Amino acid sequence: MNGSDYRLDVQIGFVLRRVNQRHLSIFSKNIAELTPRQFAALAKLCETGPSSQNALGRATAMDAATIKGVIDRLKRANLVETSPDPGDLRRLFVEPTTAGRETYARLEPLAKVISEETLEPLAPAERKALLSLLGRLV
Amino acid sequence: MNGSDYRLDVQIGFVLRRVNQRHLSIFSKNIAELTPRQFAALAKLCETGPSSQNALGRATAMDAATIKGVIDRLKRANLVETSPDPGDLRRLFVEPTTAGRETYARLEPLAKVISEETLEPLAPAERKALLSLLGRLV
DNA sequence: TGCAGATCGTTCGTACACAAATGGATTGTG
DNA sequence: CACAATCCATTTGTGTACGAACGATCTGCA
Repeated sequence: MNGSDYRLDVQIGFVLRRVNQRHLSIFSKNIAELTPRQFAALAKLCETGPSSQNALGRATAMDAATIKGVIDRLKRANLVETSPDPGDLRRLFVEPTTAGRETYARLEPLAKVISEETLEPLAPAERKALLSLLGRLV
Repeated sequence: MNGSDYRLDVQIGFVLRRVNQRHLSIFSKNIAELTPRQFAALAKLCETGPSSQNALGRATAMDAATIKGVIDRLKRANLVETSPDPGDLRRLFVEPTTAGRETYARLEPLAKVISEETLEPLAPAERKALLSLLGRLV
C-alpha cells in the first residue's frame, strides 16, 4: 500500500487508443485510396444526401477546421464538389460527384469487411454487447 | 432491399472515434498541462523506470517518429531529460526529472478521475466487461 | 426596422500518427 | 573476423484533431 496502483495499460483511454490503432491498420489494408475520415464524409454524403460543409462535419463528428481539410482532399480527388448555397451565402454546398458515388458503391462492401475484421476476435453476442456499451460512452 | 444497408453511425470504427473524442475532452478538462500521449509517456517512465526512447515508444504504443515529438515536448517542459546511452551508442536514454516525478505524482489521481468519468455512464460490471472486450481487440 | 447574437467558412498554431528514407551502431552467423 | 541483417534515432511529407480568432452573413426580437 504505497499509494500508487495506477497502471496505464488498463486505463480506458489507453486501451481505446490501441484498439483505434488496430482498426486504422485494418482499414488502410482494405481501403488504401481513402482515409477513414474521408470515407466517413463521402459515406455520409451518399447515405444522407448533400449538405453544407459544417453540417457534414457535425454528422461525421469533425469540427469545422477538420472537415474543411477532409473536403479539400476529397475535392482534389474529384470525389465531391462544392458550390455556394444560393439561399444562404455563408454556406458551402457539398455533394458527391459521379465518380464519388461510384467510389462509395465500390468501397462500401470493403467497409463492411473492415468492421467485420475489426470485431473478428469477438463472438456475435459479444460484438453487440461491445457496440452497445460503446454507444453509451459517446 | 436496394442493396445498401451500411450505416456509418453504428460501425465500430466510427463509434470508437467518437468515444475517443469524448475521452479526450474529459482528459483535457481535468489535465490541461499535458496531452494524453505526453502523460502516457511520463507515466510509463515513472511506473517502469527509465528506458531508451524507442522502447518507451513501444511501451506506450507510439512509433519512433511520434515518440520523438512527445519526448521533445516533455523535455521542453522540463519533465524528462535525455542522455546518450554509454552501453549502446544508438540509444537515447530517457528519464524523468525531479519536476517530472512530482508532476506525475500530482497528476496520477486526476488520471484516475478521468478514467472514472469516462466510464461513468456504465455500471461496475459493465465497465469490466467493456475493458475486457476492448482488450481482446488490441 | 435595426441591431445583438448566432452561424458559416477560413486561417493559424500546436500536437499526434504513420510511412518511408537515411545514416550510424550493433549483433548473429558463418 | 567480417558482414549482412537488424536496430536506433532522425527527418520529411501527408493527414487528422481541435482551440482560437476572424470577417461575412443571417436571424430573432425589441
